[in-house]
Amino acid sequence: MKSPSQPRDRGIPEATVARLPLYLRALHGMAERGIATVSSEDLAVAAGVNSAKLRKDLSHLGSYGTRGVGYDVEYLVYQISRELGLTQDWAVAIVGVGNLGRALANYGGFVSRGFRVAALVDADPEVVGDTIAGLNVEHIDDLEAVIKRRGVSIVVLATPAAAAQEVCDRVVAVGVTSILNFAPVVLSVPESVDVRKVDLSIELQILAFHEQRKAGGPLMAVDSQ
Amino acid sequence: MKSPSQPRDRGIPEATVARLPLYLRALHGMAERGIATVSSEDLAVAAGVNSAKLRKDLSHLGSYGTRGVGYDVEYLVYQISRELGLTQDWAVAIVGVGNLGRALANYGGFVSRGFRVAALVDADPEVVGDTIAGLNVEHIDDLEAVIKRRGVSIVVLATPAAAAQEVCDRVVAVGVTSILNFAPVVLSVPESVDVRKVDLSIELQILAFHEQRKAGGPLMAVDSQ
DNA sequence: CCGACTTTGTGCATCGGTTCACAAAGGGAT
DNA sequence: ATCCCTTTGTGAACCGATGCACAAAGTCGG
Ligand SMILES: NC(=O)c1ccc[n+]([C@@H]2O[C@H](COP(=O)([O-])OP(=O)(O)OC[C@H]3O[C@@H](n4cnc5c(N)ncnc54)[C@H](O)[C@@H]3O)[C@@H](O)[C@H]2O)c1
Ligand SMILES: NC(=O)c1ccc[n+]([C@@H]2O[C@H](COP(=O)([O-])OP(=O)(O)OC[C@H]3O[C@@H](n4cnc5c(N)ncnc54)[C@H](O)[C@@H]3O)[C@@H](O)[C@H]2O)c1
Repeated sequence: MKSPSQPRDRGIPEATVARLPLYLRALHGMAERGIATVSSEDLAVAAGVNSAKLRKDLSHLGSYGTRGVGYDVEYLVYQISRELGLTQDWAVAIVGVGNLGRALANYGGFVSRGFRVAALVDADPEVVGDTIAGLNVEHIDDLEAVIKRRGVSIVVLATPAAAAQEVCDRVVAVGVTSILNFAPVVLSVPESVDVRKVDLSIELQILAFHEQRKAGGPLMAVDSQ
Repeated sequence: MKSPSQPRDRGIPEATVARLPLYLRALHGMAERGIATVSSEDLAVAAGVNSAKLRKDLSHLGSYGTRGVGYDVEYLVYQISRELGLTQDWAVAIVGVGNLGRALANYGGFVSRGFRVAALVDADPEVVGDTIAGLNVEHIDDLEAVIKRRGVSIVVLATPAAAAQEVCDRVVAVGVTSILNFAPVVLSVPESVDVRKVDLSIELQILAFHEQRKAGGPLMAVDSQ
């Protein structure tokens, strides 16, 4: 038995990283349905991408397929999970337990992929001390202590926009380097910190742009002027 | 007075469209603070992008700046808003009024940008009939009627994954061509329909990938092998 | 009215990502 | 053991996006 190909390149393209979770989701579904082996073509359809792209993406992790056959589902799940760092558990803290923070805290979909909501933090005395999704809401004054105590490495920011930068600065100061930001502000962080943002309002605006094009289309009269 | 430059090109790059809302947000902040004029450099910093990129983006809309001075804040707000189709009101329906749907319904940030939550729809008899954020939750059986009656043109999907494709098919069948999907599934739609997806789990997985790299870093021992 | 200064708008080189298309690899049938 | 069929892995062309760097345009002080 020859040695299986090593993870070939430590530099995986960002676009590929963003798609790996998609493949993983599709593969999990297949594993559940008892599918043992899958071709790049079938997996690509399930994940909603082009099959050449899928193969190139996977080739960045190593050579895990068998020509003429396809990919072993279980094995590929493992390889992608390992690459994404999902073989370990990640402790996540949610700061800002309002409408959105609550929804996130109650969401079961995170746990299933190796993420554990380990702490909820808020500034409002009305909210602090409440139990949400089995967790005690802690006070923002204890932010640093909570993060250290619970081993939090990823922080989700769901505070109002005005508070986001300050909270961000504080978590960065205690060593957090991964932040998921829901507040509609541009966070300023050191280069070493990763911030991903989710802005629903922006998504809607992009949809509106295209919707307008479709409606107004090739030759709609202008409204004014 | 010479005629102002026309919107130069009807084909605006997708990457540019995705950034226009960012500029708009920054500009609104400036307008509120009474700033009348802004340079590409300052606006770029506020929006978190490179100033050359900003100028190129804006140049796709037309030539709205003044050399040596910058851009008129109010005027630029108007031009970007018009380009994005925010001068009109968009009626949005939220289907699936659970944890997430409720958070979205209660969120004030949409209305402020020309989006109006015009309908809430759910399948659960416990939820149907409730009033959330001043809106009556309607039954999924009436989905088509509600969409037509309220003039909904954008649908937000916040149902469980299993129900998303079916709801999607139904709204597409009544003519909706813009969908914002929160369910972790790849929706299958005709080419003419725009689907944007928000998947928090994917965002966390991307963060985890980078976090692992930082931690494991240049030379961490492998766990197995 | 002029000249120095500021800032835009864009040509161009570059880069990362996508897609095509095919040689090489492997499995299974005979 | 050989051949045929399927499917991977990837070289290379292509495409859109980025960012540099600067000429053109316009302002403002004198
Ligand atoms: N709810 C949505 O659907 C939605 C959609 C898009 C964006 N957002 C953004 O997400 C963020 C949260 O939205 P929301 O609707 O949950 O708002 P919310 O007002 O319901 O909740 C905000 C919570 O943050 C807490 N908070 C305020 N200052 C804090 C601080 N300094 N430290 C810790 N906690 C603090 C408040 O006590 C409150 O519980 C906002 O920035 C909002 O713009 C929300
Ligand atoms: N809550 C989160 O933070 C979060 C995060 C990421 C993704 N998501 C995704 O968003 C979706 C909603 O999440 P949630 O936490 O609000 O779930 P939820 O179970 O709280 O809410 C789902 C709602 O959809 C309704 N529903 C079910 N079938 C329906 C149908 N056929 N038509 C109309 N309504 C129907 C249910 O009655 C329920 O009210 C899920 O797909 C979930 O995976 C949620």
